[in-house]
Amino acid sequence: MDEKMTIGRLAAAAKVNVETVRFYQRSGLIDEPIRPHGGYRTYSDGDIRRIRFIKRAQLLGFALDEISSLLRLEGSLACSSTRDLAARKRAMVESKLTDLQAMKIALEGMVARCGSEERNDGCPIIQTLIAD
Amino acid sequence: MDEKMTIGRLAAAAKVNVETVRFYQRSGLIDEPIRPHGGYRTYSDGDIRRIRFIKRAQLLGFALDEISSLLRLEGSLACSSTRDLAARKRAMVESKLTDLQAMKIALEGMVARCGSEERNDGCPIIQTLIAD
DNA sequence: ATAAACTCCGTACATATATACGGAGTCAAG
DNA sequence: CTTGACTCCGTATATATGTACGGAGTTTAT
Repeated sequence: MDEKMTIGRLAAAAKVNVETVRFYQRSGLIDEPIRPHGGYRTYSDGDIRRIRFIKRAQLLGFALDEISSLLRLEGSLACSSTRDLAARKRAMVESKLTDLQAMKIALEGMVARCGSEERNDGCPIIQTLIAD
Repeated sequence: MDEKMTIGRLAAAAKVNVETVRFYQRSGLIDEPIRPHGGYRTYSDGDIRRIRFIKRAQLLGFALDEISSLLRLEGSLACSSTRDLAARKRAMVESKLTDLQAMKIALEGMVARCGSEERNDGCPIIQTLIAD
C-alpha cells in the first residue's frame, strides 16, 4: 500500500475538487509533493488523511489558518509555544461546547413543544442565546 | 424602557457596524423598521437582542440563511414543517457536539503530553479526526 | 501512434459575510 | 440658522474559501 496517485485520484479519494487540492497546496495546508513524471504531482495515502482532517476540522468551525496551526502542532510536541496553541484551541472548543449544549437543549425543548399543542410564549432559542 | 434609537445607537449597543445593520436589513434578518422622521430608521430594544442572537448563532457555526430560518421558527410553533426544521438543526448541533467532544479530548491529551516529556508518536488530533 | 483523459499554470469568477465610500439630506446644539 | 454629527442610498471593496476556464503539455489505452 501507500499507493502513489495523481491529483485527480487524490481529489476523488478525499472527495474534494482538484482545484481545491491545488488551492490547499498554494495555501500551505498540504506539502508541495514531488513531481517525478512530466511535472505531475504525486501523492500518497497520507495526503488523503490530511485533506480529510482539514475537512473535519472545518466542520468544527476551524478556519483554514487555524487548521494550518493545528497541523503544525504535529511533530513538535513538548514545546511550550505549541502547547499554548493547543490549550487555546481547547478553550475555544470548550466554549463552543457550552454554547452548543445550550442550543441543543433549546432546540429539544422547541421540538417537544412543537410536537404538543402547547402554547408558544416566546422562542426558547432566543431566550437561551440572549442570556450572555 | 423599550427605548427608540437610530441605527448608530443600535449598532453601538449591539457592538456591530452600522453597515452590518443595513446589511442584515437587506438580507431580511431584521425587520425593516419604521421611519418616522426624515426617513431615518427607528429601532427598539428587541432589535439589539435580535442582533445579539444572530452573532451568537454565528459563533455556533450557523450561517446567516440558517439563522434566518431559526428566527422564522419563532412565533410559528405547533407547525410540523417548522418542527422538522428545528429537529434538523438539533441533529446538526448534536453531530457538532460529538465532533467537538472528540476534539476536546484530543486537545486535552495533546496539552497533557506536551506538558510532560512524553514521546510523540503521532498527533492524536489527527488520529481522532481521521476516524470517521 | 493516435485519441481520450488527465494535468499543468495563471488568472478570473463565485459566494458568504461584511465594510467602506461619497455626495446629499436631516437633526440637534449653540 | 449655522455647523457638526448623523443618516440616507447605491455601489464598490475586502476576506475567506473555494471553482472554473483555456490553451498547452503528458500519459494511457487501444
